[in-house]
Amino acid sequence: MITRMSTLFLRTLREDPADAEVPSHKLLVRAGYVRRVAPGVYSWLPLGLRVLRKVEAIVREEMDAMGAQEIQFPALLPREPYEATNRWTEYGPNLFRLKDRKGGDYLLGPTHEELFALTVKGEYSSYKDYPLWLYQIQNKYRDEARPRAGILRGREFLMKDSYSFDLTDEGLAASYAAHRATYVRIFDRLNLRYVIVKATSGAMGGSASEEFLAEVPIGEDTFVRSTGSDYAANVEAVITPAPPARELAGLPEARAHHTPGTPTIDTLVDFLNQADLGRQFTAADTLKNVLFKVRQPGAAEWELLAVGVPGDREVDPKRLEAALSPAEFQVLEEADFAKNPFLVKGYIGPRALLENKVRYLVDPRVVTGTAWVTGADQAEHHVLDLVAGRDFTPDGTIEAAEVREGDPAPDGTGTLVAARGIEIGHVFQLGRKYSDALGLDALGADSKPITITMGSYGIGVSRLVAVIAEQTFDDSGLVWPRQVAPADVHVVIAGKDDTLRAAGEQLATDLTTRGIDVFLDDRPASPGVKFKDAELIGIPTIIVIGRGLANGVVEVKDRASGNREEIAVDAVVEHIVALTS
RNA sequence: CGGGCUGUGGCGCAGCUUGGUAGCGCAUCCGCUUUGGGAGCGGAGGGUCGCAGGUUCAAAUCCUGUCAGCCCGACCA
Repeated sequence: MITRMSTLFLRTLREDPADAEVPSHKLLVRAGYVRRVAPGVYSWLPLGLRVLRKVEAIVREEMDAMGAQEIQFPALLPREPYEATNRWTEYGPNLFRLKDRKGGDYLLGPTHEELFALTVKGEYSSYKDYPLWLYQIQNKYRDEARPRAGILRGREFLMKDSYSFDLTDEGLAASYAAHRATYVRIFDRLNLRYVIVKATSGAMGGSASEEFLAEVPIGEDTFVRSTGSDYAANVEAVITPAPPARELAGLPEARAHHTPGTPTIDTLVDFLNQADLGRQFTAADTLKNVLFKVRQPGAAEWELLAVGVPGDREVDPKRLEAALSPAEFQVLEEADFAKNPFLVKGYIGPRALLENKVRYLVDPRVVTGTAWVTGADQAEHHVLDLVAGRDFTPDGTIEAAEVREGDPAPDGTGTLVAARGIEIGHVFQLGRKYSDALGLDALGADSKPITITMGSYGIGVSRLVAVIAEQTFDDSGLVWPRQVAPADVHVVIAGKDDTLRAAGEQLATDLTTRGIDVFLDDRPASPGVKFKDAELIGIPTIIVIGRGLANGVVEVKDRASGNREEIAVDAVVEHIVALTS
């Protein structure tokens, strides 16, 4: 097919739009791929739509290849199914809600677990029907508090969501593995740089879950990776390597010290180092005990929880939340301290915690045989050489301390460095949350009902377009990988000469008959304008028909590398066919 | 939800301090020239200056209110 720029619905912009911040947003708008209609809502113009459709096609091919079946639900949904799973309220303000003329409640679907489950329930009732994989590629709606970055985070976006339905946990695990493998194939076909990290389950409920994060500097998720291996994980999922336990024999006795004016770790370390104790201390030698109160879901009462972390680290609220989930937590208020006089603020130690039956969890670095400086449960006093496993035994460990660059990697291969990414896919073992709520079960061979266990798997299709742009653009514009580019080659007629034009038309025709998708710049504009536009638009191969034609050659330029070579006119078609196949 | 910034032709901006005929660049249209890196000259069309109220002889400009957008943070597959 030949796409003529003289008639293409396209207007490129010389300047960046004022409201764009990230590269993909600026370039997709400048190059005429998308236009903003409302905050977080974008139109796809012809060029953008082609890229979107190609990404979509790759996703669809791989989903079909794994044996999933495509269906499509409405985006406009009634309230009832979401009421049954409690998500009408649980989903919160991010749900787009609307009313019909009769006052009936509707919503624009943010995800479709309920509809998939109900539809399967309506059709299937025997164990013989399972397992089953269904998917759709469809617009989703979320009323984001703050849409940003163009199509990277919109309120309307195209998503592939699939769902697996299995009779057994083993079946679910297999479905999950199949989806994960398909996702790897899809993202590899798109040439993306990405990592797979363990994820926390969030609002969806469920257990095993991994996120596919594309590495981009403007990503909104921080993760860590090892300098020595493929290890990568969300900060919430980092497991702290515990040092080996040490022999208790021969360790010095614990001693309480008067440490006036030392309510903080800094003041304590300064004091100790000036106290002539025969050794130097750092914040990492101290054990900081931070108090929280925790409430289990459905419970009315808050319970005290003490978290012990090395004094050089803060408690990371997100890690703590992930570790305690689904329970919720709060930091202790003054009133709580007042109610528990054994908690001496600034000087809390393990002894008082354990004596008063306060649940006490420590950082995994606090292993048997490690000696700590910590609170003596008495104002202005600390204990030195309080040894874990000898002088106190915590109730367990907890992953709550902050993770820092330079920490050893959990797999022992190197140290951790921080990186930023954006979620492009999520695979998720939902379990029976939705099937329980909606009554999705199958009759087993023994005539007893089996509750179906589900998995859900998402890919942000429209987001992928922006992510690919983020990973490939350069100073001149977009640089599409061939498999998603709006065309295979961009033929620039660099001049107004009739012979140039005729040669361009002929070449475009010849390429088309060989199955090459051609973009032909047949506008009467000056060569400079055409070169700039070609680079901005980012089709992977640019053919310039210009002054070389008199010598029987045209220029073939690789958009990504900038390399250009002169090719004889009568050899160009074969050259391009070889390039694109 | 907290903080900051901004609303002026399709896009990017100036003008506002100190009230007095609404301007520039890009884009668009016409004519001529030009054609290997976002061309030149001449001409043209297009804006109730976010909205509402107020002050004033007179408001893009000053005052009050309001709405919207963007950025940072919180939140969020």
